[in-house]
Amino acid sequence: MPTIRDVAREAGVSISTVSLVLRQPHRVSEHTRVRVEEVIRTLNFRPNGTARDLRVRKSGTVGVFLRNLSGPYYSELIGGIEQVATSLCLTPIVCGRSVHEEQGSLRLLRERRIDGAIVLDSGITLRELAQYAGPDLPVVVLNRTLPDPLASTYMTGVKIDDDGGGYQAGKHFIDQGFLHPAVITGPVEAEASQARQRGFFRAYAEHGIASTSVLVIHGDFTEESGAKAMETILNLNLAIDAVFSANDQMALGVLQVLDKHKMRVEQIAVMGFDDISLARYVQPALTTVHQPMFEVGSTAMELLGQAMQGKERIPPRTLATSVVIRSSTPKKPSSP
Amino acid sequence: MPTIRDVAREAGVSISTVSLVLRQPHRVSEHTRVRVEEVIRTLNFRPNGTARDLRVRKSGTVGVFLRNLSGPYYSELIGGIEQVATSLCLTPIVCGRSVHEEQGSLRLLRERRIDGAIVLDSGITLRELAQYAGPDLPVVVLNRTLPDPLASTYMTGVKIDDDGGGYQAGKHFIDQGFLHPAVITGPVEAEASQARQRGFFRAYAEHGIASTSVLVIHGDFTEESGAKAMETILNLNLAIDAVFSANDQMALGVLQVLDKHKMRVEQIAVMGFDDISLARYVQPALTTVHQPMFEVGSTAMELLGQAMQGKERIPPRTLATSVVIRSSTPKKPSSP
DNA sequence: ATTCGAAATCGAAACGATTCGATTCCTCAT
DNA sequence: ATGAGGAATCGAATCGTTTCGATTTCGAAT
Repeated sequence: MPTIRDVAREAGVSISTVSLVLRQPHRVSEHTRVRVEEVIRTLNFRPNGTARDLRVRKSGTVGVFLRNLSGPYYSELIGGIEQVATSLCLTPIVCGRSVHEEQGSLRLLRERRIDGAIVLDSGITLRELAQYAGPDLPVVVLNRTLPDPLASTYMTGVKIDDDGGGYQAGKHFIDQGFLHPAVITGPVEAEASQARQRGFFRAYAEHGIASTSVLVIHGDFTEESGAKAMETILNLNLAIDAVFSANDQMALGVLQVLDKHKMRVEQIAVMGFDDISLARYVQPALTTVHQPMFEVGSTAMELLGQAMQGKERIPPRTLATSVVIRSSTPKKPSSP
Repeated sequence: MPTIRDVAREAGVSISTVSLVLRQPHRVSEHTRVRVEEVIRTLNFRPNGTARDLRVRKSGTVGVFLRNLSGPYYSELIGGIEQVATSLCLTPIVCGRSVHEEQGSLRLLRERRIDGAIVLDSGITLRELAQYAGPDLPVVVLNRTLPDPLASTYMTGVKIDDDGGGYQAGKHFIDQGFLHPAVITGPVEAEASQARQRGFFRAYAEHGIASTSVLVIHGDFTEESGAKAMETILNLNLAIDAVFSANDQMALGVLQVLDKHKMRVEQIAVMGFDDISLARYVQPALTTVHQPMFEVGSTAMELLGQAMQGKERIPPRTLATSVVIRSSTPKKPSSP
């Protein structure tokens, strides 16, 4: 593979001239420029990006770290990131999380092969991120609450308003006339689902219904766990008229169990959270709380861009959710 | 940000010793090793990956180039790639395609910031790829037919057997008793859908039914185009009993139109191609030809790994598909 | 003590670009 | 012809590692 040196020799000019042709063509005379360009073409020379990165101390690349690439709404998120990144002349690269911590993709972050990072992976501790973040490598954390001391100079966050979303869900239930809900929440350690649940209860509290009278079951965000939770609920034989699930996948499990027991959403309504693409397609279509993932992505990239320009202590952002009403929460005939 | 030089000075050893501590700890005495490690920790020194890449002439990174990250089956593909990559101590990074050709993610490929590439994007010409591929940067192309001269020394491919899949689809239709099919195919320039259609017709030809008697309509792979094609077909008022769509998304459009016209798959059966995750969820669940995307990914990564070890002229692979029978192709009551 | 060999450490040369400041080359006005 | 001044080109330092070969150190064997 030819180097800039080969080009220089072949064209009978110095290395610096070749570099100038590449980066600041106006600074070199027409004559030598075409000559050098010709040699570049015949040798099929392409500058070595790594060498350039080393010299100029940046790569024009930002890393997007996801827990796994298979998440249902990542494509939207990435779309938002890409749109802004393009306008900033930055190339986003997406990394999943490989098992080996040492040899994993975090290497790119640790060894500063990238100029910035957007992290959506609850498996990476904020402490670790804070260690990697710096003036030349700011980090934006997604969907997590940054404790104030850790909202460090070079780190900020974007998240959706989980509590508000839960509140909207509760409101919607109440509007539709469901006064005896049950809740399927996520694992205890998942702060997002806790917040969703909290907001949900707040809506009911405002309506004079205490959270103590509402059944809560923990799932683990999977479809199966949602189904299992629903079976449990049905077995208890309580007089409930609706189920709020802390995410859509569990809600899908709920719908399946309902179907299996020949029950309809007119008896027990179902609502999810996230608005994954499937939600629109299942039968009955799932009412859910929409997460504006595209906007999360674009906002994150905007903040990252600012940080890369040198801005420090950027305050975290919280984005509003909205309820998407479909057919799984039909209005209850008003009681007489 | 401290460099290896700072560490050396602080620890009172030479640069080379620090490097040894990092890369070949056994080569340095216990005493200085702990000393150096201590300094590394207190300074929070992390070696600069870019410098290392430049020196050792590789990055331990392979690029995965996708048309857009939102494709329905990419997560499986990437899963397969990641699994093998991990076992090879390689980090896959996923790149979408940004609009600016020059400043886009292909930069990583062109400027050799990666050690290998897997490309699934029909928008990149084979000619261009062939230009970038080389002994230090082999390329595996997905889902494309490599013309023999271009199946270059450093380039190979993995694809699924589109023709075979089409044939399986045709076979299945015939088995179920559908002797009057219509076909919705992709754009003329999409070789994959052409092959699918060809295989489909081959099955019917073997059964004595000529392709000339079968209606073919072109779509553009989108749901809407599938719906539109189906409307057209219905308007023609032909005596058809099944529709084969060259991909699942168009088939979903077909199902919607069927539903809209209060028609059932018992009247006109529907079959897709790809087995996107939605296929299982729609009502009625879509019979389709399954693409083993995980296997495509793992195979691609295996071939890439071999190429990176120096193996040349690796023959392309073709992977078999299989029919997933769901409810959109119910068996026809046998005619008397 | 001396010597030998292995172990530990070090110096310096890469890797392939960019860029600053210096030098050379022109052109034109005097 | 000469000098000034700008344009074009060049040399050399630098980015932060790795690694080869050379040198030093050290303990054990003589």
